[in-house]
Amino acid sequence: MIPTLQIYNSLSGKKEIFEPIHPEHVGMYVCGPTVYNDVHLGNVRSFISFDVIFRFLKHLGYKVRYVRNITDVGHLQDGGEDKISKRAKLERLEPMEIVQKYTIRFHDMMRIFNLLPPSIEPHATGNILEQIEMVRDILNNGFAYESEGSIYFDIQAYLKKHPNYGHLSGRKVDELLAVTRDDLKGHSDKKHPADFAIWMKAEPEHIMRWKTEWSEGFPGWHLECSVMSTKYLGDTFDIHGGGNDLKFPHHENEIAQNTAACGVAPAKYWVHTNMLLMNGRKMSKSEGNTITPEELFTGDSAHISKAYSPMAIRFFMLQSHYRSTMDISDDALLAAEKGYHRLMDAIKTSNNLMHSSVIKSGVLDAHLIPLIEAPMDEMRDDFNTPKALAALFDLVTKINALNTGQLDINQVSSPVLQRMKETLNTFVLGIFGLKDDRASAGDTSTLDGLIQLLIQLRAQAREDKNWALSDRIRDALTNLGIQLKDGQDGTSWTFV
RNA sequence: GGUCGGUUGGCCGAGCGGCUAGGCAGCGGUCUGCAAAACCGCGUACGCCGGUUCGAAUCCGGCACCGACCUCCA
Repeated sequence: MIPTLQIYNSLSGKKEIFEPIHPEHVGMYVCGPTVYNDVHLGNVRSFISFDVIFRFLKHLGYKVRYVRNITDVGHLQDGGEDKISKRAKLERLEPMEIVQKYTIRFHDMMRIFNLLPPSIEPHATGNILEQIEMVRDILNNGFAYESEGSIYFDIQAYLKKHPNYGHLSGRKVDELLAVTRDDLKGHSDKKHPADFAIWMKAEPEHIMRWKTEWSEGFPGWHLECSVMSTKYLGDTFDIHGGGNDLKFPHHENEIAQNTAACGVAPAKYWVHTNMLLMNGRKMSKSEGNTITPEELFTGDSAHISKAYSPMAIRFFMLQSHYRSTMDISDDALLAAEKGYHRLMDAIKTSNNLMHSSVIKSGVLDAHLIPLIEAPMDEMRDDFNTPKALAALFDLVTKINALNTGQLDINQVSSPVLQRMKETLNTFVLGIFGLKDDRASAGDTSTLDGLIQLLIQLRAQAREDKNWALSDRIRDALTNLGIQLKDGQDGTSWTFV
């Protein structure tokens, strides 16, 4: 029996009990990157949020098919130019070289932040035939028209049958028209300003083009997600995700396209992540208020005082809820980094906690069991990572107290001790996808041997009250980023 | 301009009618050769003005500021 889960559905504007279309299976589609440039840090936050959702759904016992696309054609910008074509000209490369370059860099970044790969990662250019089919379906059903070789979605025709267009983004078409009215100039071949292209006739110089009965051209951006989601997940599937800036027009138009083509809306639950700010303001290249993942890793930016590891950044992001805006700053990262280290140290500590013999019951059990169950309950409430994290830190305090003997480990039963360890490991490593990245350089076992030797030499010096030597060893190690911790039963060490 | 969301202590960030969020920083203590770590304890909050309520950070109204979307964006 899979535990219940509540998900905030953008479609209804409230939390709903999650009921998958096919019991024990979940189909999830998330809009992936347009590979014309490096991933934006805000993009990373969004993908991390969905990575945690993916991991948690699997942890609950669902069989999850997670589809995240690569947009490698059709994403237009102001003036109707294809982003990838434009970048190709700029870098003097073929469009597909641009696609390859930035797809690889995107994958590298996902790996660095320890994201699981999606189950399927389709490319828009790999699904052109299906997109052409969907254009035909929409045309045949009377919700699109041809104009000068391009095919436009006919909002007015659609509205007559489906007056709920705009529901997801809370928009009324009348309002849309008021704004888009003066935007007519660039697209005089449209019947109506709110109409959008599902097939674009290619300009002669446009290299990415496919032959159809209407023109040589390429598919519209909204169309590819409509096609790839339903091709791999079925006409209706469970969860559709993306950044909340995609609600309109992208997701709204996806719903319209799928409904126009096959009569049903694609997704049951729509999940939208919120934006990442920096120093309280939106990240903006033009205002110099921006930072890239690479700059965070190297510390090479005026906005930060030092380098931060990918896992410290991932931890930082999990401290806020995915539906809230999050403000990144040096102070906030500094604090997050320390909290992250404390958490990782506690995992190591917990794994070393042992009973000398099996203990059947303990007086601390009743106090500890609610702490063990809390992270699960918080995650089941719309993936509340900050509250789950807070619950895990309650557990960390207990683990540390047991370790130093301030709480008596013999007052905890063996099964409860085991559950404490499992909870910490499962949530931090398995669901939050964190790992200890401090020991990444070199062979840890050799290093540990060396440090143990120094610890022994220092212990001898301390016994001889040779404080000068013992402090020299400790300070030298500190300078190398290795911290010694003198406890009651000997000295241990961690990376700082 | 229109639509929607936000404003929580030194910083980040949960909570969203009565119940300690958490992390980091600060203060006091225990431990220690000293320090660090760890543990225990402490403090400083809910943008402003009204209203509803026995009770409001949480609900309602107004104002101010910030942000998102409306155009490419996660």
